[in-house]
Amino acid sequence: MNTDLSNRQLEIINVSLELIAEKGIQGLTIKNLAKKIGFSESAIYRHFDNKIQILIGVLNHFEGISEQFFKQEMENDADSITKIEHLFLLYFNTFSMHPSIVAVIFSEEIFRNETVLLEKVAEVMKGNSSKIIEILEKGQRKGEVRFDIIPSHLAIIILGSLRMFVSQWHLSRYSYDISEKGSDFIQSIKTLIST
Amino acid sequence: MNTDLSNRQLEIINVSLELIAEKGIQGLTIKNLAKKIGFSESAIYRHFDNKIQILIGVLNHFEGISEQFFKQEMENDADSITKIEHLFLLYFNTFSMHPSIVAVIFSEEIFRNETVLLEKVAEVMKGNSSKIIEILEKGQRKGEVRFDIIPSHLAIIILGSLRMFVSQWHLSRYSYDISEKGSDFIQSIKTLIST
DNA sequence: GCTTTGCGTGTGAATGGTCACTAACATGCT
DNA sequence: AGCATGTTAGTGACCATTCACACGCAAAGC
Repeated sequence: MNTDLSNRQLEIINVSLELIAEKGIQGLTIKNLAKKIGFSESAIYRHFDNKIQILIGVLNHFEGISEQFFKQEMENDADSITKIEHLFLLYFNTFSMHPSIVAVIFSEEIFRNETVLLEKVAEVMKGNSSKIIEILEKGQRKGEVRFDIIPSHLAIIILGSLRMFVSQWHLSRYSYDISEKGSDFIQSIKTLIST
Repeated sequence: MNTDLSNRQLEIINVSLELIAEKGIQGLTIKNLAKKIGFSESAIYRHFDNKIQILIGVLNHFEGISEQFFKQEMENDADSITKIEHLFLLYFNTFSMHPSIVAVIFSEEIFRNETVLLEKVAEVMKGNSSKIIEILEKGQRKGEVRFDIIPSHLAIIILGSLRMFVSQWHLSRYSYDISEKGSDFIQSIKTLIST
């Protein structure tokens, strides 16, 4: 796909992330971008064909974080339950440090008429989902994860719970520390999926 | 709150729902609204102060559906697990018949800088959540719902799973019948929360 | 009973704002 | 000489909202 980004491209993506964190997806405009970089607006177009390509860059960035996590996590020999716990911890940390990611990954509605972006989001979600399923299947084989619910359903439940937890945090206007309150919640999830 | 809407106001809200269903929240513009009703744009402003009031109307509409459901469901004497099942069924039906609702209720990100709307969404979510908690608590007392996870966590898990399930359906571009595929999923949720 | 007044509801045209994007031109490095 | 990268000044599209004006109906005044 689109590998090797130039420094300028990376800068644009980083500033995009900052902008989204500050003002939400709607705040990501070429004008704001240019202002924040200290650029003219037209200069952006020397580095990206259009705004959609920038958003794809942002999504690739998030995809990268996920992939790196799963790669690292699949290799170690922690049990499945612990891996899922790590996943929650990673997301809580990532989200509280880069709230922009929440905005991008959870806003299918905004991308509604941008097929390319919708597909990219779907792809990222599917990637995450299949990795989780893999972890769960292995966990079932080792007798750590309950057998009576198929992994694909468990994955929906896990991802959905995670997202809802973050959503509530968002709706509360970030009024509490998500990592702290999250650790209780993780215990419940563990109880739920364990044998 | 804002009770008694005029016929015209109701018409505007209904057409808004249709528009959102067709083109997403972004498709809900005064221009489209006026065109679809057969109105001039300025006529809209005879019935609503501004666009935000229309969206609040839409959210109230959804709130009404939920309230009505819970009212009816709390009164009958089905067990808690069945009530939760009914909730899923209701949502699957509502969503497949009025996809607009999904768009509105799940798009906190779009309302990001509209405090009033964010609060309204938060309110609706909180209402649903507390009703579910109520059902679960009763279920625990009657020994139908597992005791080892607190109801507030179970509610997050239930609402989150529901939402994620719908999200995936959305991302798949409504490529399957959500009610049909949903009934399997409901079984898993029941297994998960039962004693 | 007729006129007048005013209100509810509609209209077309315009306003000022934002948006993504482009064209023509400039500069400096290789 | 040519390419990468920047600039200024637009373009046209769309947006929510407002303004001055028009029509018809219903109550109030005579």
